[in-house]
Amino acid sequence: MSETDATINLVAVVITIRDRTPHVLTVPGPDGRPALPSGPLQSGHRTLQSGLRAWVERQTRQKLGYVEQLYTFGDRHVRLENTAPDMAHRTISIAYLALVSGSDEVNSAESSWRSWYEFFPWEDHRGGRPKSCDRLFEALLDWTTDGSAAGDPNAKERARLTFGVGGAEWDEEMTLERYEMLYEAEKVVEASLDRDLAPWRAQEDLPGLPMHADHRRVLATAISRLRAKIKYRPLLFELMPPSFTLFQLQQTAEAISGIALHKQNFRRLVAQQRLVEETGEALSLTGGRPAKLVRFRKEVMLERPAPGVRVRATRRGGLT
Amino acid sequence: MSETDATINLVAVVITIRDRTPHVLTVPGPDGRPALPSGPLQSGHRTLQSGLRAWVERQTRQKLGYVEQLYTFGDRHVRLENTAPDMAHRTISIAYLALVSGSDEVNSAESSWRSWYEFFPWEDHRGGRPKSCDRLFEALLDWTTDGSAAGDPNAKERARLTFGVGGAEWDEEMTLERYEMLYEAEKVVEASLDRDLAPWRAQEDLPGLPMHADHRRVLATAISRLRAKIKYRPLLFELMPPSFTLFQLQQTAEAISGIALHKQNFRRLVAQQRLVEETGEALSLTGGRPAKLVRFRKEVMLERPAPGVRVRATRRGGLT
DNA sequence: ATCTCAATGCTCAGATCGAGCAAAAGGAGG
DNA sequence: CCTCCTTTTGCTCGATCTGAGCATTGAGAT
Repeated sequence: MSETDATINLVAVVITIRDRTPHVLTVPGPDGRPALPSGPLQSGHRTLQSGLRAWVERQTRQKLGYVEQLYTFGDRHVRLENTAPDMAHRTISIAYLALVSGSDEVNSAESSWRSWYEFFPWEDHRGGRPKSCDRLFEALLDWTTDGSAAGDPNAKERARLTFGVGGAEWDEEMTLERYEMLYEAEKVVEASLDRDLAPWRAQEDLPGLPMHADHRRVLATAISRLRAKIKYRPLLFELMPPSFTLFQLQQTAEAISGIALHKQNFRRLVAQQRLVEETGEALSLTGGRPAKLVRFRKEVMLERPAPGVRVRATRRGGLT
Repeated sequence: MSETDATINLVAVVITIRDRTPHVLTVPGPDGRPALPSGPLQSGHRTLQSGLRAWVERQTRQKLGYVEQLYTFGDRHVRLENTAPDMAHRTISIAYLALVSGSDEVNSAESSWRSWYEFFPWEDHRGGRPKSCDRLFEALLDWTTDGSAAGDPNAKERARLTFGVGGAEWDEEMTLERYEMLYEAEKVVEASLDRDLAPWRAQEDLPGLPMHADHRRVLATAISRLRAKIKYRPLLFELMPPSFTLFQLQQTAEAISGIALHKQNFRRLVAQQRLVEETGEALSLTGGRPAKLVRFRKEVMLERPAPGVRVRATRRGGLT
């Protein structure tokens, strides 16, 4: 029972928008599963953030723009049971969220951008609630009666609330809670892996690609944070090119939130918050009336304490 | 430039309510300034949280209830400039926020509860904007013209926004931003200490007690988080006894937020959110009509996705 | 019985929000 | 040049929420 030093592992969730879909930067993990860029803190790193930037650039050649700290994970999930506790070497992972807009460039063999909905198909409700979401919820209900949660009388209620079933509304911000509940119920591949130490069985018909170690949990943390934060901070603009149309902005908001938005209300929102200003140019790509190009009004940061896009899902699937 | 291990320091911001004022648990720091309970992660600690709980209990005999992670601080602020960078030993501090309700018990010579407004007098706006707030803002304005921020044309605007002066509204959640701006402007004692390595000069007529190392920044982080989070999570009840009156709940909300609330609207809020239920008893202490006792309705956690007390300041000082 | 004080109940106007109708402005096809 | 199609943009309406203040209730004190 003595003081021990630990290795600091810096982990990056780097997000960009491609094809109206959020993508996360991944590298090949040691076991074949995709991993997040990461590396240990080194003595040459001036700060935690600069260490993170160095690792991401080295592993993916991607330069980072906006960066914020997400969460620090202990090594609770690393199983070293046959090691004497005093001998166990500790690793602490500090996870960061980064946003980049000009991602279209490189995509080496080493690293690749992947839609975050590959890992969380049940989180994409833009075209209505996906089937995988209902299937997962059903599996979860079985677990609340037969599984390890059979003793908990509230388990069923909690599942309904987190998945927005039966009266409860879908809350897009609860990505992390949903993942953790699925993990507990062993409805994600990583859970059985961590328990059994068994080799990765890709089948299981469980939806969503697994990731290396606890990286899918880290990604879920990032999604939750991002979905919550765009509502009161102008983070969306970190993902946009210098000038864009309001509809492109809306599509970015929808991509991140995973829900469909009401077009007219969306523009009313950004208009009355004065988040953008017109560039004077217009863009006619879509075969309809040309859209005015706008850019982010940086001055809002000096005017409103909490500028953001307070998205709310449309009742109907956002068809109009 | 090689991988280096680091010492993990666990820091606790433990909050309770006493005398309608938030108090933070402190221990004497090495330099006489109050410090937050803290200690290094040890090999016997199963998780980060359990390590934290162990240290707080050992140093203050206070058992912790609700605990959540706040932020992880690098050692950027530790000055080791005459040390070769490769030799510098790193310390990473992981800060936690903890809430306790039954604090009235122990208060050894070692540790003591202190009002958090001793450290942040300018943050208490319950009785109107305090003079120290205006004084600080004036000092900040000087800095934006004469000081190191003279080059930044937005510095004045940012100061106005963060301190709620001139059109801008006071945003009680911006405690951390305010502290960081004051630190940058060297309007808090710690800033000059960190720069000059000079002994602590208690005078300076700068408002607010300094704390050990960067602990006042950590406390500011906790206040910001808490003030934001009570609006969408039922954290207030972690600070309340099992049964209480609505007015006591309001006073707790006011103590945390540092703003006065409109009484009737406050009860409408908690009523229509169904956050509490009546116990059947009543309490007549105040010389007026006896107040009904209520308790937290734990079931709300299973009904609403984000139950909380969305406080907003009254225009007038909350006199009625 | 009356007074005082705090708890509780209620109303009202303004702001915000979800939803949908309708006009405007280009391109494509005749 | 006119018409149709498509998407942008403007606007309205009702429901809900919010800030603020007035009024009533219920207990102890005078």
